[in-house]
Formats: sequence, C-alpha cells, structure tokens
Amino acid sequence: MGRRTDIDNDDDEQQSTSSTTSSSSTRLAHESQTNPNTNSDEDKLDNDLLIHDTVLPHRKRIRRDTLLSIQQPQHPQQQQLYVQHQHSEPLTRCYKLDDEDAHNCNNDEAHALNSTTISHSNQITAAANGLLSLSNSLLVSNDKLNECHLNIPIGDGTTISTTNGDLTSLCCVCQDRASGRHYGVLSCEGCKGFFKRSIRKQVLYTCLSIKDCPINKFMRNRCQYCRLQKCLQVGMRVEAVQNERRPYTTKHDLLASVNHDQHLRKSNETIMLNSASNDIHTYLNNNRNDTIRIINENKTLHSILSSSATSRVETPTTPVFLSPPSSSSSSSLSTTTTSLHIDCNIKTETTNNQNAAAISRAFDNLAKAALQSRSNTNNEALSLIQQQYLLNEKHYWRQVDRPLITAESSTFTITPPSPPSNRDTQPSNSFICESASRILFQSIDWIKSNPCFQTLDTNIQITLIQNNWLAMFILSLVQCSSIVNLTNILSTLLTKKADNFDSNKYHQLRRIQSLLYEFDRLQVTATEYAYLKLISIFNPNNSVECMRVYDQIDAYRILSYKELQDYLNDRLVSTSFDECRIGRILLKLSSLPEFDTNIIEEIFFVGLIGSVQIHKIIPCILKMNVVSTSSPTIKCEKTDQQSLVSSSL
Amino acid sequence: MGRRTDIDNDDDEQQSTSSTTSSSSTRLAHESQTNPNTNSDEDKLDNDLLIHDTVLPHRKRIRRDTLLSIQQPQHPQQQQLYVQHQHSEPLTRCYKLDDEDAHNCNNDEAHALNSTTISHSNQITAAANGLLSLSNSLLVSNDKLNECHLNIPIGDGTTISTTNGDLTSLCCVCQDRASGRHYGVLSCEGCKGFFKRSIRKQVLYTCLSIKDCPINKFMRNRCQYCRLQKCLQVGMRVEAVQNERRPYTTKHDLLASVNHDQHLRKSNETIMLNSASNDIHTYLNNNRNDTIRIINENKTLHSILSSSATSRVETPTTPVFLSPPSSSSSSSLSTTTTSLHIDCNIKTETTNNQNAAAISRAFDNLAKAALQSRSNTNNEALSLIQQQYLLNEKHYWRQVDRPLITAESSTFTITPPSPPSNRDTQPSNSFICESASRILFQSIDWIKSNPCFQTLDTNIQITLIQNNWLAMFILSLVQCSSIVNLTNILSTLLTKKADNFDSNKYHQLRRIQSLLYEFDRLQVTATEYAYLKLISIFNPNNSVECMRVYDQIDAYRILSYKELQDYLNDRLVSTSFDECRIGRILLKLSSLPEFDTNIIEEIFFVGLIGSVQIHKIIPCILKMNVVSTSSPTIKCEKTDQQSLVSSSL
DNA sequence: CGAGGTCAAGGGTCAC
DNA sequence: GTGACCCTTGACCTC
Ligand SMILES: [Zn+2]
Ligand SMILES: [Zn+2]
Ligand SMILES: [Zn+2]
Ligand SMILES: [Zn+2]
Repeated sequence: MGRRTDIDNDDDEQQSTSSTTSSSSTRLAHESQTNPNTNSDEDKLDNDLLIHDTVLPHRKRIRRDTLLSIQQPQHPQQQQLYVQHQHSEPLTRCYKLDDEDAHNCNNDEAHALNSTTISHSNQITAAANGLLSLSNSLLVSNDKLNECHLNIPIGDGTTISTTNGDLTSLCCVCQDRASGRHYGVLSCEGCKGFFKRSIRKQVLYTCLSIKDCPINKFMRNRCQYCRLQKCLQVGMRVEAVQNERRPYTTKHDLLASVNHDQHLRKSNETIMLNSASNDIHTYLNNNRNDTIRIINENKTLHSILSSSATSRVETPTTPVFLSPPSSSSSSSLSTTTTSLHIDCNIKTETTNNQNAAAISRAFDNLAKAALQSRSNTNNEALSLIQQQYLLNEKHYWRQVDRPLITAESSTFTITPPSPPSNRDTQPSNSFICESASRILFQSIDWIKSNPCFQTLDTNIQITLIQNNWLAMFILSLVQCSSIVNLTNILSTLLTKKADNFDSNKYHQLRRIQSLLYEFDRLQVTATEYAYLKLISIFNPNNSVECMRVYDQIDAYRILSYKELQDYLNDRLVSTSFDECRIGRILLKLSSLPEFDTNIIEEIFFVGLIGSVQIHKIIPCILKMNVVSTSSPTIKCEKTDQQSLVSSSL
Repeated sequence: MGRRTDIDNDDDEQQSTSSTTSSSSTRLAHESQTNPNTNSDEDKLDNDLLIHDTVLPHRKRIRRDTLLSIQQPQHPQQQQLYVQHQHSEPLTRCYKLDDEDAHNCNNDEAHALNSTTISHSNQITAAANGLLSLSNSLLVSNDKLNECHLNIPIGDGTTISTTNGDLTSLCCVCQDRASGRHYGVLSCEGCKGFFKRSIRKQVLYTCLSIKDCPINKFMRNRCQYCRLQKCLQVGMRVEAVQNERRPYTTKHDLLASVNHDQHLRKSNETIMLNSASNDIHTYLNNNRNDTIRIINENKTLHSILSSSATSRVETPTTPVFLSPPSSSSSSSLSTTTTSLHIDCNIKTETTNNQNAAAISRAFDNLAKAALQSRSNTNNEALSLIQQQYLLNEKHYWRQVDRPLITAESSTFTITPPSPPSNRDTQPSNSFICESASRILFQSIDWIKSNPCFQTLDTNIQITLIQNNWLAMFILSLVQCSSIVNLTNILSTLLTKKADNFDSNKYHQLRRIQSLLYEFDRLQVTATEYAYLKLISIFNPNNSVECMRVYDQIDAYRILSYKELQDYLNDRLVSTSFDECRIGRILLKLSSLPEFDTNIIEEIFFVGLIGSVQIHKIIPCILKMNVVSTSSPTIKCEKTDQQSLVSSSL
C-alpha cells in the first residue's frame, strides 16, 4: 500500500493486502507533511545508497561522492538536492542539476543521453533529435535554474511540488505522465503495456509512413512500428518482459480455460499469421534498414535510403527483403505478396543472373550500412541493431511448436535391406545402395514431417533439402552406422576404390570414416542427431530462393541450436559435465560441407537410382505422401517410393 | 513535492549532521567499497532470471564460490566436504538426513520424492524410474561419500552448516538460490514471500492446467496453485506464518509505544497461531495432510529412503567420474575423499566459476535430466568413454598457455595498399590483390605467432595452414572489410565477373558478401574473430599428417571454443543477453568449407602472385622471419615476403 | 537465523 | 489493441 502513495493517493484503497487501515492513513499523512516513518524511509535511503543502489533505479545514482560534493548547508538547497538526486539519472549528477522543474526532463534527458551514449549519439531520428535538443536546452536552463534556486525559495509553487513529487515524470516515449519506471525507462502505463504486448506477442509492425512518425501522447497510437521503435530507442529492455503467468502450453492449446483468453489468443494468432505469411520480409527489411538508419547519422541515413531506393527502382527484381514497400497496409499487403510470389517463381525458373546482381547490390548496401554502424559504435554495446535482430528472431520462434524435437521425432531408424549386414561378410553393392537410399528417404521423410520445417513454403522446403540433403544424409548415415554396419561398408568401399584409385572418392570415404569415429566417440544421441540435422537443413545460405526467407531460416537454425543447447544443459550429468559438448558437436557440422555431392552420389546412389542427381528427385520425393517416420512399414513404402522415383525419371 | 521535501529534509539533516546513527556511516563506508561501479544495466539483471545470481554485485549474501575460495586455506577438510556437497548434493541427500551438513539436501530429496508421490501426472513412473536409475548408477559413490561424512569429524559444525545453508542451498520449491530456511524449508525469498502471502490471504488458487505444472525458477509464477502445492509438499508449515505485524515504527516515536506494541503483538500472535491452524480452507488442509505425513513421519521417510538404499546396493555400477583414484592428497582423508578431491580438482581446474555454475545448474536439473535420459540407459558407458576423452583433452590443455587469445593477440589489422580505398572509386585489380595478399600474410603471421600453435611441430603447422588457410583468410578478409573497403571490392568484382559470367566465381563472391553481411550484423569482435581463426586452423581433419596429432589438434580446437564460450559469457551484457551468440558465430564457420580454394585464389591472388597455389607457398611463408603482427612496417615486410615468394617460384 | 515488512516494477484485467 | 487500474512478486530490509 505504501507503494501506492508514490503514484496516486487514491490508489491506496485498492489494496487488498489491507494491513491496518491506520497504516495507510498514517502513510498518507506522512507523505504530505512529516512522516511517522521517517526513520524507515531514511534507512531505506541509506540502504539504497549502499547496497541496492543499482536495484532501485530512481535512486541508483546517489553515490557517496556525489552526495558529499553537493551537500550544502542551506536547508532549502538540500531539499532541492535531494529531490534532484532522487529523481535524476546518471548524467544528471555530472551537471549538478538542482532544479526540480527540470528534474523530470532530467530523467528524459538522461534516458535519451544514455541511449545515445550506447549507440554513440547516432540514433538521431527526428524524435530523438527533438529530445536531444530539448535536453540541450535544458542543460542551459539548468544552470539558470540552479541560480534561481539560490534566489528563489522553492516551496512556493504548487505546480512545482506536484510536478516534482510524482507528476512531473513524463514518459520518455510519449511524454505522457509516467507512472514509474517500466522496463528500465520512465514511461506511462500505455507505453508500458504496449511494449509488453509487443514483445510478448512478437507482433511485427509496419510503418505506413517513413518510420519517423512522431510519438507523443496524442499520436502514439497512430503507428505501432514507430512507437515500438521509440520504446527501444529510449532503452526499454526486451529482456525485462517476463513470461506470461500462465501454465505452460506447448502451443496454443489449453487456452480454453478462459474465454477471454481464447478470444485474445485468437486475434493474436490471426495477426501473426498475416504478418508471418505475407509481410515478414517487408517488415524485416524495413526493420533492418530502419535499424541502420537509426544508428547511423542522418547523412548516412539519407544515402542509404536513397541508394536502396535507387536500386529498387532500377531492378524490379530486387529481393523482397530489401525493398522497402512502406506503403503496405493490410489491404495492400496481398497485392505485394502476390507479386512477390510471382517474382519468386519467375526467379526460380529463369536465369537468376539479374536477381543475383540485385542481391549482391543489396548485400552491398547492407554491408555498407552495417559497417558504418559498426565503426560508429566503438564500444561493444550492440544495443539497437542487436535487439531488433533478436526480436525478429523471436518472432519466428513463436511461430513454431516447441520443442522442435520431441521424444518421438528424435527417433530415427531404418530397416536394413533384406540380406542383413553381417560383420564378417562384405556387403554387396546393392546392399550398400539400398541402405543408403533408405537412409536418404527416411531422412527426407523425417524432415518433411517436422512441424517447424512444415511452416515453410513448399518450394522453400524443396530448396532447403536440395541444398542440404547431403549433410543430412551423412548425419543419418553415421547415425544408422550400427544398423547397416557402416564400418564394414566403408572398408569394403575403400578396398574397392583402392583398386582404381580415385583420390576424391577415397578422401570422401575417409572423411565419413573419420566422422563415424568422432560421432561414435562422442556418443551422439538421437536427439542430438536430430538437432544437427535440423541445423544442417535450416541453412539459409546458398540459394537465391531462400533469400526472402533468409531470416526465418536463420531463426529456425538458431532455434535448433538453442534447443540443442538446452538439451545438453539438462544432460550435463550424462555427459560428464562436458560444457564444451555443444561445441564439439557443432564443429563436426563444419566439416559436412566438405563432402561433394557428386562423389557421394556416385558412391552410394548410382547403383540403385542410376546417375540421377539427387537434388533433381527431391521435389518428387517431397510430393509423395508423408509416411509415418516410425512405422515399421517404412521399408515397403520406401521401396515404393524408390521405384516410383526411378520410374518417373 | 511536499512529501518529498519532508523526506529530504529529514534525510539531509541526518546527512549533514554527519550521520548521527552509526549505522548510516557504516553503510556509507560499505557502499563506497562494495559498490564502486554498479551501473543501471546490472540493476535490471536482478529481475532477469537467467543472470540473476552471477551478475549482481550488490547482494549481501556471499556467493558460494566466494566462500569456498575463502575457506579453502583454513579448512581443507571442510572444503573437501563442501566441495563434495556442492557437487553431489542430490545424491548425498539420501543418507544424511539428520546430518546438519546435508540438511539442504534433505530438503531436496523430500521435494523430489514428494513430487513423485503426489503428482498425478503420467510422468510419475518415468520420473521415478529415471531418478531411481540415476541414483542407482551413482550409488557406490554415495556410500563412499557417506563414509566420508562419518569418518571426518566436523568440529566446526556451525561453520559448515552456515556454509551449506548459504552456499550450496537451493530452494526446495523452485531450485532458485535459497536465502535460508523459511517456514521450515530451505527456500528462496520468492517462495517465502509467496507462501506467506498465500497463507495470510487464504486465497484459493486455481490451476489452469492439470495441477502438475512444473515449478522452477523460471516457471514458478506460471501457476500459483501448483506453486503453493509444491510449497506444502516440500513441507512449508502453515502454522509458521504469523499474523501481520504493524508496520515498523520510526525510531523517534517508538519509545512511548514500545511496550504497548509488544504486548499487543504478542497476544495477536497467539491468537493468530490458533486461527491459522484452524482456518485454512479445505485445499490447504488436504495438502497439509500430505505434507505432514511426509515431513513429520520419519517412518515413512525412512522406509522410502531405505528402499532406495536397497536398490542402490544391488547395482554395482560405478560412475566414472568418481572412479579415478590417485595418491595425492592429505593422508588424513579417506581414500574416497581423496579420489573425490581429485575429481573435484579436475572439474574445477580451469574456471571455478564456470564449472561451479554449470555443476549447480546440472544438479538443479537433476530430476529433469533423469527424466529426459529416455533410452539412454547406457549412460555409464558414455561416461567412461567421455571421461577418458576429457582427461586426454585436458592433458593437452595443460600444455599451452592460457588464454589462447590475449588483448594484444586479438588485434588484427593491416595497412591497406597505397591508393587508399575510396568509397566512391572502384578499386583497381592490383589494389584488390595487394589487399588480399596482405591479409593472407598477416593472417599467417598471426597464427604463426600464436603460442598454442607454436607448440605443434613445424610440419604440422604447415599442414594445418595448408589445409585451412582459406577459412582463416576469409575470416580475416571479412574482419578487415572496413580497412580495404571490402564492400566496394566485392561489388567491383561482381560487376566484372558478371561480364563473363562465371557461376562459380559469382557464387563464391556472393558467399563472401553474405558472410560479410552476417558478420557485420553480428558485430563480431576482434577477439571473436581471433578465436574463430584458431578454431578454423585447429581442424584435425583432412590430412593424413595430422592424424597422429589428431587428438591434440582437436583438443586445441575445443579449447579455443571453450575460451570463446567463456569470453562470450563474460560479455553477455554487451550482447543483449544473447545466449545463442556462440552458436550463431560458430555456425558461420560451417559455411567456410564451402569456399573453393582454386576459385578464391583466382579471384584474389592471381593478379599478384600468379597462378600459384597458395598451399604450395605456405612453407616458404612459414619459414620466413616472424614479424610483429602489429608492426606498422608490416606492409614493407609483406611486400618483401611477397616478392621473395614470387621470385622463389 | 528466521519471523516480520516494504515497495519498485513485474504481472493481469477489461471497459473502451 | 489500448491503458487506467489493480494485483503480485521478490530483493532487501528490520526486529
Ligand atoms: Zn508513453
Ligand atoms: Zn511510423
Ligand atoms: Zn523458491
Ligand atoms: Zn498448475
């Protein structure tokens, strides 16, 4: 209840914690005149000064030296000093702002300066400019006010006192009356709630203008994008937003508990769906550009914007994620998206030379911008660019069911071909090819049935598998080494190859051998294999088609990594407290690109499906019916698939 | 302002009278030394569950590592015990229920058993089985540890118990750091407050799920019902919650009313005690029955424990990490203690904090780990192999100076060739080649001067560079992108290549562009680049020559990884608490093998050193004099080297 | 040490 | 979706 007094007196009665009613009134009284709790308050102050100085933001910068330096004999002055100190922020003390009129501005200023300090004064949007100039002017006036203090007794103005007490604090985002510090920033209830909702739901906003919409008490709701941007600019901390206080639900189920909840969730989902399927790239690019723009100076900003605008005009096939179609509203979204899709399809079919050039230019611009932003931030605080990046990532994370790998989906096995491999007999060539094919098909089926993978468009799925099937296949091969007796296979192949020595084949086989040894030694579990495969498949590089969903795929990749990390953290006991295991395992991945598609195809697949390039049959495989990954009938189905594929080629 | 003024007045009076109370002066002094540089960021960590304990500098409680290191010299035996407790807390609990040393473990166990007993989830069996098998696997060590306890007289019981209470204890409800015993159970401040509020207000909570919500540090606020259930399960005593007291009075007005107050409070308490045990609603009573049974009836507890003890004896599996005995320890300790001691040394030899945190985290999640260990029942075998592997690795780690990367060695820069790259002019071909060459030579010089790298034989060094120079070069190239204006170079090259379209070259350049963008976006630091280069170079694969030192190179690679991990852990604040950063960065490495040596050579090196394969000139470069990596004369030396090389070929 | 209390800053709700 | 309003949490403190 005491807390309430800080904000609004009328709030006090709401407290169900009740305590003694006398206490509330007592406290109210003490607030207004001379508190009976003076002692405890003093103590609190002391403690704040000393220990959790850092925890209580609004008092945090009261340091001993500061106190000493500003201690003055005059009482009114001290009063001022106290107020100032209590409310002023880090930078304030440097200026010795003893002004109560300005102390809220001090707060604002402090935040503005803080954030600009972090990003090195370069995040100068129009709004930030306003803040800065405001604070600059306040700096000047602070001195004057300070003088005024000496001359003018402060207690006179009622405005001042009210202002000072609680009401002067203005929201750093919209200049509305602040209700306290929220997420690290003095802010109003509205901005607090808005920020929380934005972060929680990971909704991606779009600015209908040019991302410099003014944010104030009256216009703050005109543009969510710019409002969120402002929130981040003034330093609201994403990580301060906690989880929903609701039982964990794997995804969007179980919300039936509350009707209201369901309603909320439903609308949320539709929003997410919209943004997810239509608008992401657009937003992302806006966002990215925007971030850069914020961090860079105006000059850079203009050049970047103009250059990207130019390139957009020049090349209508510019990858979507770089084109800033800021005019997209919910109604115009569909059109944009449609054209984008068409664009994509065309891209796939025709030569991508032009597109590629555009992409290069895009990267060029991006890198240029990022570079400059980096050189501008000489300290290592990544702040805004990183935060936005992480935000985007989390948005994508929200779209998928967690965990990516469950107990069932982690299992991976095949039924070996009929002549069960024997440790003593040399496997026949057909056995090898048959096994390899089953492993490959099973792998593709496995990834195909992964819910996260399924969130991607079909053509993206195809592209991802086409580009990364080899890594997944190698992983599955090693994983199934005991089933197919891979050791035996490898030595057989190696002796065979040794006859007509093919250096390339030899090295590829040796690499597999080496991998097998390493994975065996690490005793990689099924879950780890599963995550490794996910990471391998969610490779955003190497394909023009994937560019427009680059960030999404990258987010999935990192999410797979993160879940693997969590999984390993939970299994520390089982891994002899090997903190480096994730590194060990991950670094094995880096040798997977060393495998050569053609050679592996020749070694493992020529015998069965002929000299057909695997990536060409990927679409066929994907179009087939999904078969249960754990079904014992996989074998037959696989065989069917294989014959199907073989016949279709 | 009015009330603030009053407060300020009081406060200032106290301050200006130079701290009438001794406590304030003490605090001031304390603050000045304890809190020299807290910043606003850290304050927020407070609320951040993840970082919470480790980062906060201002907490009063002494951390376990601190105390541990302090105690180490004075009480070696205690330290042993303590370490043992720290590392095997949940295992020990089964035995020393009445042991003061183990009282926290006791609670842990109670909690674990209770939850398995009471939870209606179908996971019960799995959980129980997992726990049981886990404890079975660790049984032998438990016995031995138990003996240790019995054998070693603990004269300084208070110290130990204190130590245990403050250091090793986890909240029995949520596994957060406990602040002491509250309502009869070792618990954290949060659970303490929650229990108190719940009992006081006698509110009825409802579970929105099925009353089996997991309660841990991160999810404890998701379901109040389940949290209270857990509190009662672990034995928090409802009757220990007293009635509300009146707010603390000030020092000034208390004298007159002290006696009266105390009298009142006393009577209130007795009344409330009675009502507390009577008034609790049905739910609480039901649960309290459970609680009482489990906590108070020693018979039940003992039977549970003895049953688990029996099964323990049946399984002789010795966990590996406790097995390696050695002869180096104080003779007064039992053998078991000795081996334990050694084990602990191994575990904590590198970074105490890291390992301690990881280990406690591991034990935090013990139950979860056991749950998730699914089909991996052969974890003991894994431990054996792993342990040997890790031991071997650590052997290599000891041979090198740590850290691998220092502040100086992390710096990497080149002097760009004479026509300083301009952002507007196209770089000439010679400029490009010259820049690339300098970057390559500088990189080789850099790795050559790395102490860890130097521990390898020269021919191994040569082989490593020959096999992995490309990755290192690409990394350096991206790192120096701003110096040589790589963006410009790439766009120039891309336009040039576009004329006579070479798909391969094009894709390689595109990959570089993409990498540049990604690294810039990640704002990779010099230190991170340095470690990435080390990891790239210490690649044990791909060469027969390296096979005989495979493990050593692999150990170096993992060591580089580990130090990078540590580095990033220290920089969590600067990376927006991005826990996945190591993954992000590491996964970039996996695209480096995609670069083709021949193409990169053709793009970047043909112009200057002709069509000579880089790996052939590596030995020449390595044989040259080591030049200072940060010398401004590098350019000349490089040029010399280059001409030397060119002429020698 | 373990009861108590405090209150900034999290959370959620629900008219609008 | 917004935000005024209220409840809850938990680190820090006193007794
Ligand atoms: Zn606001
Ligand atoms: Zn806007
Ligand atoms: Zn707790
Ligand atoms: Zn629940």
